[in-house]
Formats: sequence, structure tokens, C-alpha cells
Amino acid sequence: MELDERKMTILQAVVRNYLETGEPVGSRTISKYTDLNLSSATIRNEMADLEEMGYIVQPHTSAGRVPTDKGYRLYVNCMLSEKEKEVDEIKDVLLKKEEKLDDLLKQAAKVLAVNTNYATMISSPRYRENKLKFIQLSRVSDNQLLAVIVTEGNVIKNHLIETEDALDDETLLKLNLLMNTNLTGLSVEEINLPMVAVLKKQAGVHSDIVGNVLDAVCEAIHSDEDLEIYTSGANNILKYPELADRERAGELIHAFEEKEPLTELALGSLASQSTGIQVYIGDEAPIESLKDCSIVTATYELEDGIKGTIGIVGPKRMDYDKVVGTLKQIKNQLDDLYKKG
Amino acid sequence: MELDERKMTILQAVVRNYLETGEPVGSRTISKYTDLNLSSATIRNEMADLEEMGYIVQPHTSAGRVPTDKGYRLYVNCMLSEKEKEVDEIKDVLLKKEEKLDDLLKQAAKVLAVNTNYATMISSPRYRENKLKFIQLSRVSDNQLLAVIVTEGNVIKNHLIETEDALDDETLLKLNLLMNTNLTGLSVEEINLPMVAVLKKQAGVHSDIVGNVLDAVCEAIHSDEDLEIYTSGANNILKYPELADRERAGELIHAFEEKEPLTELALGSLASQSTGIQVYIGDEAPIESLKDCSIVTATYELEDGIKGTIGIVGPKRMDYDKVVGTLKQIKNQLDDLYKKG
DNA sequence: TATTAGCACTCACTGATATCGAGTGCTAAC
DNA sequence: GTTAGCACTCGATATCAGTGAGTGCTAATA
Repeated sequence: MELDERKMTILQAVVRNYLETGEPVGSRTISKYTDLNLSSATIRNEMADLEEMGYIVQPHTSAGRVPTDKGYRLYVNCMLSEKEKEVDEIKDVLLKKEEKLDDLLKQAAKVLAVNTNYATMISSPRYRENKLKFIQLSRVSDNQLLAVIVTEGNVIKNHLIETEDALDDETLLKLNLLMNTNLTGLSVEEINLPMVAVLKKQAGVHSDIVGNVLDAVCEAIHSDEDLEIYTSGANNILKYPELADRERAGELIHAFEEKEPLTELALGSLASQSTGIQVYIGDEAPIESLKDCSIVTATYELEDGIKGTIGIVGPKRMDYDKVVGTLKQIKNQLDDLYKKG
Repeated sequence: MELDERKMTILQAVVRNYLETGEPVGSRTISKYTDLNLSSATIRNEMADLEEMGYIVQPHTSAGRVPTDKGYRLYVNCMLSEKEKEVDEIKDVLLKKEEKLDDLLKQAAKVLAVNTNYATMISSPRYRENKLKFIQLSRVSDNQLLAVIVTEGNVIKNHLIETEDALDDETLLKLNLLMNTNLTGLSVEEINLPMVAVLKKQAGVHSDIVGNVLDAVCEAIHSDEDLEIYTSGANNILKYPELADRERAGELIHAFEEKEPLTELALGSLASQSTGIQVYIGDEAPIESLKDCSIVTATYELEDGIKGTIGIVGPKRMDYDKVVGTLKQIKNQLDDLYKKG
């Protein structure tokens, strides 16, 4: 059987209607809803076909139709390709400038949640291929050294090192010079074993300190695992009956609280390379516990290569149009605000 | 009317039974449950008295009794004063040692949540009366300075400062010396305006940098507002029908996600000076959105004056005995682990 | 005088039954 | 190919009687 234009129109009408009402939609509704000027009987026949093709189902005999994942997918694909062309009209979703990046991100998540009524998440940007910019070793007290490590993206890491006995100023200066001259501008991959050996040798009795600092450097740059995730509006989950039963809601809330699953999602979305919008419907979701939901993610990019993920989790009958629009807008704003700031 | 010992026994039995079952408890149940050897009729008379005194209520005529907030309060007071004496038996709630303090805290929240099946929170410790230990100003790039501020409790703060033009090494050294000699060992309260004026004067053209650093110092030490809150098991809320309706659960989940309300709670608990256990029942809660819950908090103390709050939020019919016991245990462990580490 | 047995009464809860109506598929007419 | 008409399905809602756990009150009892 073929999916002609009329069937497509009817499918779209079914999906739209279902998104609005959340109730199975019947033939009579569609007959009035569309401008096809067809009787409900005709629509019924078409709907029977659409069901056979797997785009819609009846929850039970004598009920209207509900889109399947496949139906949503088709709808979303069409919608997205239309959105491509269309210029995004300006909506009033606005971010204020914030001092700190993480405050800005928190705010973005919140604004998105309030505007869409879904649960939202945003990951801190991930600095790929990051290079060392600056190392500073200072004596904090007689037996404590502080290593401050700054990387290209201005990510700052602190690391306290316990020492046996106090180092004098001269030694400290020497160590600082040694490390900065040898390591600045390098990424972790470029710091290899021979280099480490040379450094340690030059450090003499203080080779353990160098080792310690290098470990901290490694951790600071290779910060895949400490991708920060900020969430907002997890309670919105409870607004959608199809997600609000104890079992499901519990899992979702848990995922939003623990954040590990969301980290996966963020990393996955980043890995996919696409800068655009990604939509996961039901089973397509990369996270087991979100498989009854739809997820829409976007990748924002603060500067070249400094990317993060922003996403929305909601019921499958999500207002995709609105979500995609709002997401794009926030994404653009994030970009702009940072460049200006 | 007087609350004699028998009434007290009956009240306790009612509360215990209700905690277990969550169902209104009737006179016959109590008659069997206690070893008072009284008929249900006698119990009924006593229960009528207890109701008149405001310790229990009937949800409706022809139902058993349920404790009121006042009833819970009496029960908890008795329980706590008994717990005082009793030596805590060793349970197997164990924390593993962690590298970083925040990992340890996260773990504590999680363990507590898993063990009790309630929602839990823990605040990072708050360093009161904190003194400055060390300031380091370094040049990161031509127009960026990095101020690293270390306080007595080894809390490290970083602050990036943009500069018009590059400072040479000598000036930098001078500024560092200036600030360290003048400020080390002082608390924010001790850094007054005349002192700031003198510093700025000595800094000459770089007075703006000094001002900038001082702001950062102030923020670093006076870190009331950035008390970190870690939560776990917020989804446990959904396990208790009396909290699981959309309205209430939404509010609770929201509180646990936004964390601001919990910060209030933590600060309040710290302010109360008590090192022991605090129990808030229903309306007693300092947070509006938690007024249908009970909250049990404890103050942990890593070192002298370095205190944080750990707390549990659950339904009013909470297993207070177990919660208090577990909380005490975790509290002790937190203390020990840190001292050893 | 305190306790208890007995009894009438209350009321949430359960399950059976009836009714309603939105929606379907099919057939026959247009 | 489209549509009107009709019988049929089945979830949702309302009604109602029956059940049982629980109460308060009264009168008998130790």
C-alpha cells in the first residue's frame, strides 16, 4: 500500500490532534479538523489503511486512533524538514546574562523547563583536545602545596599536595619554571613517558611532586567524566498521566537526580557530530529508563569545538514544533551571550 | 484531663501500629497489640480521651484512629529521650572512603536513601569564621590574571581577572607580597575600609586589581550562599501514597531539584546550634513545601566549627526509630572517615 | 468505681448491574 | 470513489446492595 498525500494529511491531523488533547482521535474529528472535505466514513477507510501500515493504532476496539512510534517518527521528520526552510520567528524566550557560566546554564535549563513544561537538562561544555595553558605550584602551608592548573578553555583545577617537609622558595620557583616551560601548550596525548621521565629526573628529590602534579593535569584535561549536568522541571514529568504512574515516574525522577544516564545522553548527542536537533522517540532513546518518553536534544557551541548538550524529556505526545523552536532559540542565545560576554 | 501512663502506652501503640500499616488503627487491634490486657471497650474509652486531648483523630466516623502532629510529636520526644540513654547498636550501614569530600557526601546521601527508603539531602560543610590562608595572583595570559584564594579550611577559590595590559613579573610579585603580608590570617570581618584604602594606595595604578581580588576574597570566605546540597532518593517520595498525589509530589520533587529550600533547611539546622538530632513534624517544618512531611536532620562536624547538615524527608508516618539510628551512624562515620583521611 | 459485654449505628469499600456514548466496520446506495 | 446508515463494541460512569471494621453508648459485672 502506498502512503499518498491524502493519507499523509490525515496522519498529520491525527498526530496534531492527539498532541493537543491526549485522547484517541476519531474519524469524525478528523473529518471536521482537516479541510479535505471528506466524510467520516471515508476518513475511517483511510485510517484503517494507516493502521495496517503501522502508523496508528487503536488502544481498543471502538476507540479512536493513537499514533505509534513509527507515526510520530514520520510526523517529526516532516516537521523538521519544514523547519529547516522556515525562518524561526522570534519568540520571547530570553536569557539574562550571568557572571558565571554555570549560572547561565542553570538558567537556560530553567527557562526551557518553564517555557515548555517538560523536564530539561543541560550539560556543561566539553573541552575537547584541550591544551595546558598554565601551571602554578604554591606553598600554602609548611606541608601543603597547591597546584593550580589552567587549560585553554579557562577551566581551572586545584589540587592539594601533601609534602613531607617545606620546600623553599627557590625550589618552588625552579619547579614552576620546569613544568611551565616543558608542558605549556601541550595536550595530554602529547605528554608521553620519556617526557615525564626527563621532568622527574630534573626535579631530582622532588620527582614525586612532579608526578602528583602530572596526575592532576591529566585529570583536569581529560575531564570527560565530570561533565556537569544541570536539570530543571523534573516535576513536570508528573503532569503527564502516561508517565506519572509510580513505576515510570520514579525511574524518570531517579534518572534526573542521579544524572549519570543524562551524562550518557549528553555524550551520545555530542558524539553524533550533528550540530542540529536530534529527536529520539520512545525506544530510540539511548537510555533504558527513558524509553517511554521522547527526547529532543540540541548541541550548543560556545566557541570552536567547545560544545555542550541541551535537551528536553517529555511524553511521546510532545509539542515537537514548539520544543524544537524553543530549543533552537535558547541554543542561539547561549552562543551569542557567551561571545559577547 | 491527665495523660497517665496507660494513655501513654496506648498512644504509643497507636503510633507504632500506624507507622507499620499506614491504616487507621482500631481499638481491637490495640487491645491485642499491647500487653495491658484490656478489652477493646476500655481501649475505646481511653482512645476517646486521647482524641479529646488532641493526640489522635478519626479520619471519619466508624474508622480507627490516626495520630495527629501533636501525637507524633509526643511519640518522637519520648523516643528521642530513650535513645539518648541507649547505646547505639552497630548496624551495617557503611561508608567507603572517598578521595574527594563531595564524593563522600554524595555517597552518604545515597547510602542513607537506600537504607531508609526516604528522600535524603546533605549539605557541604560550612566554614564559619573562616580566615584567609593564602592568596596567589598569577598571569595566565597577556590580559588575564588568576587569583587563587585558599582559606583556613582548605577551601580553594579561583577567580579570573581581565586586565588592560600585561603585568610584568616584578609587579606581580609585589602585589602578591603586598596582599599576603597584609591579609593572611584575617577573616572578612577584620578586613575593614581603612585597610582596603591603604592596600589600594600601595598598589598604585593596580588598585583596581586589588579591589577585584578583595571582592573575590569576600565571596570565597563568606560562602553562605554557595552551600552545596547533594540529594538522593527523591523518587522515594512516590512510594508513600499520602505524598504521591500530583500536587504534593510535584512540589517535593521541585524542592529537591531546585535545592534552594533545602539550603534554607540546612542553614536553619546549623543555626540552631544543637549538634544532635532535630525532628520537624508537619507544620513544624521550616519549609512551606515540606509541610506535609516529617524531616529529621543531624549536624555533622568534621573539625571544630566545620559543620554541615544531613537530613531525611519522608511522610509523617516515618520510621523515626530507624531513621534516627541510621542518621546518627552516618553522622559518626562521616566524622571518623574524615579525621582518619 | 473501673471494666467489660453487648448492641445499634456509621460509613468506606467492593462488586454487580445498567446505561451512555464515542467510535468502529461493513453494506448498500449515490 | 464517496457517503449515509446501521449494528456492534467496549470503556467510562453511575447506581445500589452487601460487607465488615470500627465506633459510642448502656447496662451488667467484678
